[in-house]
Amino acid sequence: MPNPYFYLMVLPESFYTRADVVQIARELLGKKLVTVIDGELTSGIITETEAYAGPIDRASHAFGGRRTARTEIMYRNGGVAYVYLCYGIHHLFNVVTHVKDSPHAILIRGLEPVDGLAKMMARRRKEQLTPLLTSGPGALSEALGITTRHTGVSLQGPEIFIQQGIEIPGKDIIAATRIGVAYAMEDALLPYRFYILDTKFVSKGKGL
DNA sequence: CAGCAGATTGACT
DNA sequence: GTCAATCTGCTGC
Repeated sequence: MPNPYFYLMVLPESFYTRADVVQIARELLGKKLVTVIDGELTSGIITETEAYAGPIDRASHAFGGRRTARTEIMYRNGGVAYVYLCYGIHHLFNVVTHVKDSPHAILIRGLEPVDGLAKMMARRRKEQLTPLLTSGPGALSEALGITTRHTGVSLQGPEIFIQQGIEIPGKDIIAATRIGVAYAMEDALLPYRFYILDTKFVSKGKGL
C-alpha cells in the first residue's frame, strides 16, 4: 500500500458488486466504516461480519427469492445499505452485494471505535469506553446513528461509506457459524461468520 | 385478523 | 440464567 491516500480511499462500487458474498464478508474485516449523521462524524474498524447468501441461504431474509417491502433493498445493485428493525427495537446494518436481482447482504456485527468517541458514547448512553459500545449489530448501529431511514442509501456517501482500513493477515481471521440462525437448519452450520482473532469487539452470542 | 418468532440487548433474579 | 421491549412478516383460522 504505497499510496499515501490508501487509508482514505472509499471502497468503490466494484468492491460490492462482485459475486462472492462470503469472500467480501471476509475482506470487510479491517475496513473502516464511517458515518456522517447529524453533522457528526463517527467511525470504526470492522471486526466482525456475517454473509447472507441470497435465495439459496435459509438464514437470509431473501431465501427462496422472497420479496417484501423490507427486503426489496437487497435486490438492488451492490453498494447500498440494507437496514432493518430486529425485535422491533434494534436497527441492523447490512451491506448489499452482487448485482441487481441477486439479493446478497453482509451483516456488520462488530466495530472497534476510531472517530467520534464522545458522540458514540452519548448515543449509547455510556460513560465509559467499553467493548459494549460497538459490539453486536444493534449496538454499533446505535453508536453510528444508523437507523432504518438509511436503508437504501449509497455506500459512496455522504452519510455512510466504507474506507480502506488496516490489513488483517489471513491467520488472524476466524471463520465460524452465524449467530441466532438455528432456524436455518443445515445452513446454520455454514462458516459464514468472520471475526478478527483476539479482538474485544465481537458480539457475545454463540453460533452452533 | 390473531398469534408467534425473530440476523438483539440490557435489566434483573 | 430469565425476560421484556415491540416492528415485520409468515402461518393458520
